[in-house]
Amino acid sequence: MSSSSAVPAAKPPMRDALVAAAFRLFLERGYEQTTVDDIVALAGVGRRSFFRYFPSKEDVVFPDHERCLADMTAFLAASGAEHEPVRRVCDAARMVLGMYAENPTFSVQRYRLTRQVPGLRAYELSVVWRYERALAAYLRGWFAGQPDGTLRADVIAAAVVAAHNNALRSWLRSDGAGDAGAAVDHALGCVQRAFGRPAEVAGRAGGSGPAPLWGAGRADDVVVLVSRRDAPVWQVVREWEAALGRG
Amino acid sequence: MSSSSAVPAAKPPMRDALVAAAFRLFLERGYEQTTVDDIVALAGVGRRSFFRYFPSKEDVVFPDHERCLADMTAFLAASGAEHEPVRRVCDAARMVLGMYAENPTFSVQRYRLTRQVPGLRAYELSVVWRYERALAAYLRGWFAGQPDGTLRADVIAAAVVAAHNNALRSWLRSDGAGDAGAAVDHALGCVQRAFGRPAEVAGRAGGSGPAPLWGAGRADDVVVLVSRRDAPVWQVVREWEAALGRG
DNA sequence: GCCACCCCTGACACTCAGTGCAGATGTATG
DNA sequence: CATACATCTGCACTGAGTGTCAGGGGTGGC
Repeated sequence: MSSSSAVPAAKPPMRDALVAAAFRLFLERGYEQTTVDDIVALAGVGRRSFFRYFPSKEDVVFPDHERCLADMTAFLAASGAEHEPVRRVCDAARMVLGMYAENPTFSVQRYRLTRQVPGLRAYELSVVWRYERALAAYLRGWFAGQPDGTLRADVIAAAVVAAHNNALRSWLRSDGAGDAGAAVDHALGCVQRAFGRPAEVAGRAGGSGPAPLWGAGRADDVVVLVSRRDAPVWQVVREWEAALGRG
Repeated sequence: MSSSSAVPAAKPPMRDALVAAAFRLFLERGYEQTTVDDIVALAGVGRRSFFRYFPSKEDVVFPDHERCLADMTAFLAASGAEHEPVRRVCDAARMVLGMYAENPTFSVQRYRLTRQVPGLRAYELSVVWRYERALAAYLRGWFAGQPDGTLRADVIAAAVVAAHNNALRSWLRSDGAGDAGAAVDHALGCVQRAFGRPAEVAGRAGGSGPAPLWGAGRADDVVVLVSRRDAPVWQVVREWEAALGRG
């Protein structure tokens, strides 16, 4: 089972040779100054073969994002009802980080390229967008039915992606020094606290309250009580006790 | 002062003619089936003139985003210290919506195009990304110095854009029926409540609380109380009264 | 009225990304 | 050895985008 079988993930060496040749040229003379002909000449293959493995010149810069996206989608699809959804999408984001952290030097080189080539930046945006849509689709399924469910799903997905990217980029900017995982954990932790499990809200004392607060979160043994400022104290106490289940 | 002066915004009619010709062809035979030569032939101008007014074929689909982005940036730059930052970026997002709402039919047509043409979707993403970066840059300046300031800025900017897009897209999907402004107001209101002014948190009764919650918000006459589950009622009441300023 | 000047426009030629097609090569199976 | 199949290569073609230059229609000075 060395290289045969029907496994579609069996990497042909040509693909890797093209990636290597491409990056070598991109780094020494820039992305836009390198033509596809240059790449295939260095790799010693025909021009047509390049487009067999990469649908466009940009794709060679992100050789394994397609697989990573598929992995993430599978991860979300395999989620059961026992998983807390916000935590789950944060874990999915951590998976993506793992792909970057696998080979830091490659990720840093690519980061520098995408920073200075507008076309690559646009391409990366479309990749990130697909990740974000996958997260949002998962959350939409979870929040389906509840008011503003799709809105909430979209916002949380965007926040998770933004937090992930914030930590990832600062790690990449530091040339891959430090612990990327810890940075992303911290960033995602903030988002999780902000959006995590729909508040164990104690209810709203004093009549009709404001629109529901997404952010009113619960962190283990902490209870959040939302109330109108002019509510009488006895009503607040009653709501408080009700929230604890002793009412 | 009909058409002379040094005003750079004096629109040449040729630009509008190109947009009109382009959309006419895009709608009747599709974006990818229309070449730039087709457009200039219909508009009766030379091919080179197209690229004088639009740097790429995609740009003709978003003829006024550049101006809108400049307007939004100016709006943020003109913000003083008296503006609450999250509200300010939400208002900036409302400005963008205004541009879409100006001519609904055009916006709906463009939406249908971008939905089904991957290249246009990617282009729109890069446009949206620039809006998001402008919002984030403004917030970063505001949160500069405080812990996780850039993270918070990035997350809020992403959330605002996601909420805006959620409402905008559902409006566009309904062919421009209904009140777009109200929908965006509602969506942005949710984000504002979630991230707005750092909670008038009543304090944390019963010892050290959880990590700070971004989301613990305040909405006018509403007070949020965070407390440990095992705090005695008398302590909760004391914190509550202290928060109201009567303690 | 005439000329110099300048900006806008159009036409041609060119590079390069991406695609379709036909043929060459290599390999496993009968 | 012959056949079927997959992979690779070369070639020709479309279309986007750019550099360059010549012509044309205004404007200001003489």
